[in-house]
Amino acid sequence: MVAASHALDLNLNLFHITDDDTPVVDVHSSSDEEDSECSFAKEDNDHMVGDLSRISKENKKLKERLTILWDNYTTLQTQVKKIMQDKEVSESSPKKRKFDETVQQSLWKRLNEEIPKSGIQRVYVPTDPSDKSLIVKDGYEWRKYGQKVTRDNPSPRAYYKCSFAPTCPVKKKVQRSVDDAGIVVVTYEGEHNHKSRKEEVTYALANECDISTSERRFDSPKVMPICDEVLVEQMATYLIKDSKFTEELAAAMYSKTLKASNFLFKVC
DNA sequence: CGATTTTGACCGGCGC
DNA sequence: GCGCCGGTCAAAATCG
Repeated sequence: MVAASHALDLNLNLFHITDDDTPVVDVHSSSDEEDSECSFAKEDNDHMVGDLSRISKENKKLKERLTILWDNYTTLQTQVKKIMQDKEVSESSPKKRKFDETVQQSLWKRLNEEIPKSGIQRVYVPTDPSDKSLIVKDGYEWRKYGQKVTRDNPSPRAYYKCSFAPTCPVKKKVQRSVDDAGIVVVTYEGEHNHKSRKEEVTYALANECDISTSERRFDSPKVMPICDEVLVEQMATYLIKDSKFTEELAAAMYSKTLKASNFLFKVC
């Protein structure tokens, strides 16, 4: 989540912004002769300060929304774990099991599904239905070793091995959902005995940068479970697809960059 | 030229 | 034993 919150951080550090979100801009004091010439620049600077302040507030709001989203996710995950435990207990009662399966079916369709003991994890990833490539980015490197059309599904199933194989025993199967062409079902088998590239990058960044503990949402940045990585990818995909979000993001970045370049030009 | 993907052949489990 | 089916292999093709 550290990476995600950083990705949304619109603060490009073009100016130093204080804790109370008041931008500190080093404006040179001007003489009387320069007043008429610089009145326009000064007015422009005032505008810029206002805009920066507004952008900082928007940035803060986005961070808050992301935090709320993450909290909701963790709560939901806890509830799902509890449901799984209840389900295991209820397996002694066939009637109750039938009921639970019906109730949970829709929930499990859209959530990561882990089959205990077997080390098999199923992940549903929303993708563009027109995109025929069965490529799912999950932070690991995969080597495709086969593709098959199965009986129950007209779309082909792709077979991948972790590139660390034979050191790493993990395999994955990728196939478009038979119910929803916009969903790709990824089935992981086994556990990685190494870090993903993302984990390595996060680990390296955590060692290099002095990230404050208040900003760090995890106890340790070294370990991010695969389902969390996929969730972050999904959240990013969801936000990118939100035209309002991307428009606002682009506008904010454009405005900020333009103002900064104007300011630097005038100062120089 | 090495790494990766494609694709038909092959293998083993399972049901009849 | 036979056929079906999912999974894997490996040679050829493709890519960077």
